[in-house]
Amino acid sequence: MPQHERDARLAVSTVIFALEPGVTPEGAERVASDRASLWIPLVRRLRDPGEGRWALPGGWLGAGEALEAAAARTLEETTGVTPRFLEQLYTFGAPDRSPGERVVSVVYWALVRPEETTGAIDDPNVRWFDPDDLPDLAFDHNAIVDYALTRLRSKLGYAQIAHSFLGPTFTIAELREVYETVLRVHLDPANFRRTVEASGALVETGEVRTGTRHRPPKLYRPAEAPTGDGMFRVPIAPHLRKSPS
Amino acid sequence: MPQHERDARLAVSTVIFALEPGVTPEGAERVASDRASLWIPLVRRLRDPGEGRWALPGGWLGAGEALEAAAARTLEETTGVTPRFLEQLYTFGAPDRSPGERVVSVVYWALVRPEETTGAIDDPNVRWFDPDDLPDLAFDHNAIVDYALTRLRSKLGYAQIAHSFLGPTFTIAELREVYETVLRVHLDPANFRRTVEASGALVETGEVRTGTRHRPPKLYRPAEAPTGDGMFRVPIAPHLRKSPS
DNA sequence: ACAAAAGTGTTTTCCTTACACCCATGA
DNA sequence: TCATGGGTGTAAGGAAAACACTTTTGT
Repeated sequence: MPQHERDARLAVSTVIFALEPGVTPEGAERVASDRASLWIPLVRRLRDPGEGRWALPGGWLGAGEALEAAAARTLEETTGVTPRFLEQLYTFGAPDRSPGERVVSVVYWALVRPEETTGAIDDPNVRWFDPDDLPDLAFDHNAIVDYALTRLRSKLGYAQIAHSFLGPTFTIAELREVYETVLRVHLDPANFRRTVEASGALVETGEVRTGTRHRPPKLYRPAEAPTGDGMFRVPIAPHLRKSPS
Repeated sequence: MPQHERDARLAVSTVIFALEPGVTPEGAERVASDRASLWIPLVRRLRDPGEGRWALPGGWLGAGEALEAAAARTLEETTGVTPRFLEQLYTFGAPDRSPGERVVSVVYWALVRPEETTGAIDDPNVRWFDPDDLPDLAFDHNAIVDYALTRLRSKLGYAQIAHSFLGPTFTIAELREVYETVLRVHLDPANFRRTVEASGALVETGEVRTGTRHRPPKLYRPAEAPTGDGMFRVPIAPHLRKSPS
């Protein structure tokens, strides 16, 4: 039986996903495009292991602090982001994942909408990256982002989380754009509308969005999730059962 | 910003699921039935917090020990069980979940077949329970088992894990019994066969099981999982998309 | 021969998909 | 009035469910 004097130190990190609607965030690595795209903010490490490398925002677990609270706190401190969706992703604890001291990281993932990211955006030590095209990150953070991305794309198919990328009300076309951007697929607008309407995930607000140069689309808001909190499979958009190309 | 001198101690626990084919295990709480049923082994706490209560098998994380290795080790030490399926479930870290010292538990879940449980079965401090009918367990372990049970029932629907309850080769009826027992549903044998055959999850061995008092059924073995390791949704048994009654 | 479960065939029903078409607004 | 995306209608294709039926063994 192995000894267990001083097991490991507990850290909390978060993978933040944001959707920029056709604009490239400030300080980004890629050139701008007119299509919406997924971005994640990373922070530059200023200290000891992996100094100068980009890493997930995070920090040490405070004494008496809940795990999710620690994720929310370190998130706010390092990036200024306040997520509307924050969920535990996985706990990474390979013995050699951090040089020197042993660190076990409870990793969370978050979905935010662009308005929530107005905080430390112009901090030179915070930069937004395309999650499908990352540099070499500190520790095992490349693998963590890959895993989070897989989970995001998978969970989008059976849980009502897409609206976390959007404001309190949104059009069905905006919701569809979330799916199309994250999953990198094209969805039939007519069928998407019917599927999502039939799912009961949306409620009509009775208002419409004006200012477009075409017919004003209806505005919806997410329905309160009655049964379970994302643990049962409730197909939302069957379209994406096709493997992401 | 909260302080973080001595954050928390790291423990690893495991929820073990076993399927008893129509027999009640030794030292069980319920009376025997002729139907197969789900069982989980719990250990009696001999020390300080929650002494005398039943709890999940587990222990402290060893220095330099991988998380999954710690789960496998503590499992073997406390119950003698060697699982063929072992996967991280969730990390529980509410500040008050353990009286006295703060403990963060990385919880794993395991699927075993009955033959693998021959170990410490007759230890009076190890007892098998019906996961749907548990006594008051130590710490937050009731909630943990509930969560694991939900995950088991959910994951059975989209990942090839059911065969972990069975031996290296098995009949389609045996596989169906796994689904029926865990999900508490009845499945049409004809349709189940076709669905599972079409999924590519099974490979014919060419042999049959003899000794039954009817037509000898073909034996199958699980196909090697080529794409992904359970992270993408691959519908195996559409039947169970119905909510478990 | 009979019981019992394995395994196959076939019809019905429902959901997904594809795509034609109409609607409402700004320019 | 035209371009554009919002929104509706509908028929074709395919998969799941229900269930009748045939096969193969042990007793």
